[in-house]
Amino acid sequence: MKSTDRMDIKNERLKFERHLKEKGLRLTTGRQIVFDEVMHAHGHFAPEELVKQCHQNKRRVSRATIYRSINELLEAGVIRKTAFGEKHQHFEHIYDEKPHHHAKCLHCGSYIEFPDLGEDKVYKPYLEKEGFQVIGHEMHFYGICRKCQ
Amino acid sequence: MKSTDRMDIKNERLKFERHLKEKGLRLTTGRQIVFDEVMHAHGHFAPEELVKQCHQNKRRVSRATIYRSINELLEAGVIRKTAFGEKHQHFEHIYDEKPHHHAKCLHCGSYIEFPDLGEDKVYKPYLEKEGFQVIGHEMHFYGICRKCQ
DNA sequence: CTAAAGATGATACACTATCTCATATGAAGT
DNA sequence: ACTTCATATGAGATAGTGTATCATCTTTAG
Ligand SMILES: [Zn+2]
Ligand SMILES: [Zn+2]
Ligand SMILES: [Zn+2]
Ligand SMILES: [Zn+2]
Repeated sequence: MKSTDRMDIKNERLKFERHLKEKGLRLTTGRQIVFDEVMHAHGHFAPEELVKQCHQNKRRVSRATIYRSINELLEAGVIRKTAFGEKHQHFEHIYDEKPHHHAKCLHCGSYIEFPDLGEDKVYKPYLEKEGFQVIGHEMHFYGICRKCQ
Repeated sequence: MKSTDRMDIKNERLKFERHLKEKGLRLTTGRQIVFDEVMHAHGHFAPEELVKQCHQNKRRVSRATIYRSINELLEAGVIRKTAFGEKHQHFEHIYDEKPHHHAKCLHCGSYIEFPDLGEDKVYKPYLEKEGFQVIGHEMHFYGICRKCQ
């Protein structure tokens, strides 16, 4: 882990604490565990994957708390939700990520990421003319990955 | 309904029949009902909505058959799946639609559609350089709609 | 120390989608 | 028309994800 990562995580932690304070919530052991496990998740994760990860790492925290904390992290802007067209939600932490999108292999289910090239610039004026106030966007490509050709 | 719509639907029907034939499946009453209801669904629909719609219209077809037929329609290219970041799947028929994307209001949950401006042209070369063969893409904006401002 | 607010975990619940399997249906051959 | 057999269907079971409930525990404030 690079030292910049440690700084980034610290920064995310502050964001989380600020959010909790604003809502009058406490930074409890359970929430710390979830924060920690989320920060160390590799790439995207589904809530149930995080439940397993916590269990494997012998972190004593319940499923309910994990789900609840994930939602707090989302509200705090520490993670973001990504819709992959599947039946469950996906999240990823934001701290060491550049704005990017995802391309999914329809064969093996893997993802590759690629940078955001700012296409929202083109669409924003159109949507705003329609009276729609844009907060964000995501783009999903799908196809066949290199390995599966 | 415009006459062009009728032609479009007929065309979709042929596509469906061709697909079934290729898979050695029959165009049964159940599949006809689902095809029909899907064609007359207004905009996007979730499978469970279609189940309700069929029930309201007194079409005697089971939930299982509806789900199964939806998947056949998907494979036949008559409908497409769209991930709206929700917990269930969404579909929409293709026949009278121009390529478009969706913007979701985070407040009331409604959608507006807007035309595809061809941003995939910019991304395809990048992804193909990575060895990823692009089949398609979708883009989701989210924000606040005119009514909810 | 006490009271109030908040947090947790176990469990129940709701919902979506799929699977199973017994029965029904349709196409083809005799 | 009768038989055969692959396919289709419906009812209900099952699996998976996420939320709601509520009794119990913990923290904070006074
Ligand atoms: Zn692949
Ligand atoms: Zn990503
Ligand atoms: Zn709205
Ligand atoms: Zn649409």
